[in-house]
Amino acid sequence: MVTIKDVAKLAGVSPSTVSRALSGKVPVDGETKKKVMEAVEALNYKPNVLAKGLKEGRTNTIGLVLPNIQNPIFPYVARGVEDVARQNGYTVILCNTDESKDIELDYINKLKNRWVDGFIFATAVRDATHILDLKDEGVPVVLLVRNIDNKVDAVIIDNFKAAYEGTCYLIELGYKSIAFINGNPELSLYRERLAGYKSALKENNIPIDDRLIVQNVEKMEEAYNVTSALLDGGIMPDAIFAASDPKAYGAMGALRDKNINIPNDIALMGFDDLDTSKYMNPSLTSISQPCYKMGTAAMLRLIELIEGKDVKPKVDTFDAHIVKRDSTKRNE
Amino acid sequence: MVTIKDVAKLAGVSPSTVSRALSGKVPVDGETKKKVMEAVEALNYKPNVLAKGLKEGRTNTIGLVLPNIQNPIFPYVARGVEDVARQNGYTVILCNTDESKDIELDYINKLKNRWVDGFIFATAVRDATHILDLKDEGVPVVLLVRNIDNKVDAVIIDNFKAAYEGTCYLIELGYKSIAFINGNPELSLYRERLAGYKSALKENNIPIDDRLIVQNVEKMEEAYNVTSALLDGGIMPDAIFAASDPKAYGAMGALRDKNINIPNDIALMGFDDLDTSKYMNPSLTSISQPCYKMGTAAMLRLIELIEGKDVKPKVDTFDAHIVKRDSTKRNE
DNA sequence: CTGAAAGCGCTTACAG
DNA sequence: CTGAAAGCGCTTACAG
Repeated sequence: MVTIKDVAKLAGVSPSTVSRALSGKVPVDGETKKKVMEAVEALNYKPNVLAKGLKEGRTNTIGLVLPNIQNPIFPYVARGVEDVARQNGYTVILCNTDESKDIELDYINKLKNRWVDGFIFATAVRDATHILDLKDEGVPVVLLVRNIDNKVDAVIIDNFKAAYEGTCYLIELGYKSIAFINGNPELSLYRERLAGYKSALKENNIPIDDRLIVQNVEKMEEAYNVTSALLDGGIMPDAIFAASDPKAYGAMGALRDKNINIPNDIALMGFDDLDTSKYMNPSLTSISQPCYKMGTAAMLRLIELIEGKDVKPKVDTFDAHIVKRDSTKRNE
Repeated sequence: MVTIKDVAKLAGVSPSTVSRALSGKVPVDGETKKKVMEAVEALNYKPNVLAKGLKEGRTNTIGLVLPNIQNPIFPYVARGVEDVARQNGYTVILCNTDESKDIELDYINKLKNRWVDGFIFATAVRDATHILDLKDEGVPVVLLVRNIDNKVDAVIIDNFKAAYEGTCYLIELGYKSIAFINGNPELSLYRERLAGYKSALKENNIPIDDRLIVQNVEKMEEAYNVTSALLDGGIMPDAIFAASDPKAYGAMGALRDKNINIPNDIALMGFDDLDTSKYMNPSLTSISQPCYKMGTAAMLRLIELIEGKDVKPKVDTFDAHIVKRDSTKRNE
């Protein structure tokens, strides 16, 4: 491997000078700089990032901790993070934790020591003391998609508002018996979506029927099963609001297999607006969450924190909006 | 930050001994070891990975280079890679390149120098000299999903065979005019799928109609558009074989909007068997590719290469199989 | 503007 | 089995 010493020798200067010429942080004679650059070019010298990191105490690397990249919103989030990272000379370490605090702690312990300049967490569950501890130790941390409280920087949407507006939209269309298929209530985002749904019903004087609310549904298959079970139990809502698009897809499958027409028999609305939703049959009404954008915002914020700018925590709330499609269309 | 010196001081031994006690590679007195471990515990010491890496010339980190994590097969691939990586003490750097050779080279240059012990590439296009060069320099490299030739280790499926069998299945069902929506022919996997399709037609004495073959379709929206255009052009196949599930989804949208019934008017088959395909309306017949499994295999192989075991290149070919669903069902 | 020296935190031959 | 020393490849005060 070619080192700074090799460059120095070829350029006829000291390693210190090579380092300075390359960093640009310190004045170097024009002629000297030129010789150095030529030597760098000739030898195809790339500085050893480990040595640099060891000396400087930073690595230009961040840890992106998320539950599971297979959950379809996370690729978008991850891509946003990575694009901004790359543009700013950062590198991203991908950490899937399956919501396991142990795996999360493993990663934190592994990456904390000089490995990583900061963390983005999209994993915050209720018991997030380890994340708060990390922040207290002075490690730059940004939360993404999932919030804890307002003591840590976060990039999120207003889940309450989005679900509230979604529910109001269904009510405006004339749907009155609206089922709600929710995710894990340990996650504040799902608690908030449920609260938004309930609030919209209340405001429109529609009684809340607990039999219409199913919690803790994560995978498509579970959504398929709970939807089937709901209908088998003799409960026939006129609309279903699924708290994520994959849950809506599962519900769609169940309705398909029971020959229940969407939207004529039961309308369906999702949450996420995944790419596929537009091409479903019927096309799925959903609430669009700017995942990619949020990923970029989180990374930009993390860079600010790493650079010590504006360290007072702030929560950046993005807008979600309803994308109206055929799965909620009212027959005229 | 607590260093090996702090531990040494507390345990009353030299840093060398702490290092030895921790590595386990060298005999250390039982009593001494115990003292060291207690000090490590008490101080919550974690070795600095940069210093270790600088000294040892390895980092237990690998680069996973893929076109775009938003392409739905890659989250599964990435998860497979990461799971095996974590189980073996490795860490994964995520690199999205959008098929750009420049970005790929950027990443290679950045990660090559001591940063990373090896690479997994799922990006190989025709002009992959930079990957071959990397391998020639002695850097451990495994190709995933996309192959170049047999000079580099690879984990793939037999795309020719899979597409051949898929096409035969459609022919057996009685479909005779089968359109083929293909991806970028720069990628060998798409060339092979097309060849498999053609070969099946030939063997069954069905003439190849170039008007039924659309190349270079990547996104769902493009698939939607080319399918619409095909039908608008007055061409009415009785089946469509899409070379990936997202392309099938786009086609499904187009058929939906033209009120063409699947499978009665036109049957549809995809390739990938994404989670969502089962829940489409109608459920989508597809060819299942074991993406997660392939990711794990690639990482296991890369670890072998890093450890210098069995360095003779080998190509590991996984089985793909048809998942039969309603989108190709023949009316009885 | 430039060089020699120290040091980042480890590991590992070298002695003993 | 254990310690002192050297060195991995950089950067940056310290002198000049």
